[in-house]
Amino acid sequence: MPDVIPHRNLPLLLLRAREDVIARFRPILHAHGVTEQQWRLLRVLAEHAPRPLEPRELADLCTLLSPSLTGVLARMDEQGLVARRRDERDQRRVKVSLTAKSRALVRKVAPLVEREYRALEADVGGDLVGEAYAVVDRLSLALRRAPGAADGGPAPAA
Amino acid sequence: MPDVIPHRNLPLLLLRAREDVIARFRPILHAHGVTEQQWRLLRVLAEHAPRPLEPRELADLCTLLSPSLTGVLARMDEQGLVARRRDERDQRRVKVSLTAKSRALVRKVAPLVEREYRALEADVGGDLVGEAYAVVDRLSLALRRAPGAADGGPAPAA
DNA sequence: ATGTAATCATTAACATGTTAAATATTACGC
DNA sequence: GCGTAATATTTAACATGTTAATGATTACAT
Repeated sequence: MPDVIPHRNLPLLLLRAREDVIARFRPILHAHGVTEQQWRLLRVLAEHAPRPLEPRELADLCTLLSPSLTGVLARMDEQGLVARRRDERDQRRVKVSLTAKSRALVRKVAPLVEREYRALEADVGGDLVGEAYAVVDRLSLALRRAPGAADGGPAPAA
Repeated sequence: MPDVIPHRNLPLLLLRAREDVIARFRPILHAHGVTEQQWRLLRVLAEHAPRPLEPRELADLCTLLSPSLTGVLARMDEQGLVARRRDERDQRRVKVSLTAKSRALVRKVAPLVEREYRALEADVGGDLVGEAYAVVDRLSLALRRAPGAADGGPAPAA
């Protein structure tokens, strides 16, 4: 039964584009023993350093659900890639920060990622990349303001 | 250490946009007991019916790795949502097709998805959605033709 | 001060993502 | 025809995604 659904599958197309992009960076991360999610965290932590971030903030900034984050941070903690300590004033909260080891890792990997990124731009054209930024920004913004949308987090309506 | 990475995180932005879009459809699928991946498969199978598809084709069309597909299909098979049978001529291959049950499910859910899709377009503007299609299409196409890219599948270079 | 609601992080249970290796079957060259 | 490479799928092991529920802590109204 063809034609049951007239429109194209937008989530799938976004997923595919993301997969095509990340595929170029995966070998770099893999070669240095970090997963894609771990690199997302390292990158965000580095951008905000020296201020430590809380799991809540990390989840928002990395589009990563809290339960996933718990596991990722635990594994990174074991590997000495992050330091976790509870907030003094509010014992519910946790402060996550980079370590000497992960700072060194970021300094080593970041240039390689940056180089690949420039290669990507050269291959597909900087204009297209710029348009991609603009479109996804507008799309996310519009959806988060839309009536049918949930509050703010990745948590679905119900 | 800010400014370690000059460019924005494109994979993350695509992931976020996808999450914002899928969030509007998740409640519909969830209410009918199907996961997002299951719906992707049902939709693709319905679009190609009555021709059965092989796992390989499904993986490509749904941007879903073979090992994941094996599990998803097994669970759907148990629920009577797909039928699997081995190809006569080539015993390596498998043919996957919809069942009466899943055809009925698609007929019930598709209109709801379609309705939500139109609501989404109304909220964010049809133009923006059209631009999103165009950009991700061009991006995926360019990346798959690029020198640094792998063959065709989601499998990374190495 | 106390009880209750709100907040943050985690745990639990299950589904999927990811890589490497195994399995079974077919295609091909000699 | 036989051995070997190629193909299609699955299994295995581990990491993450997803939803609901739990545990611990703080905020707030009374």
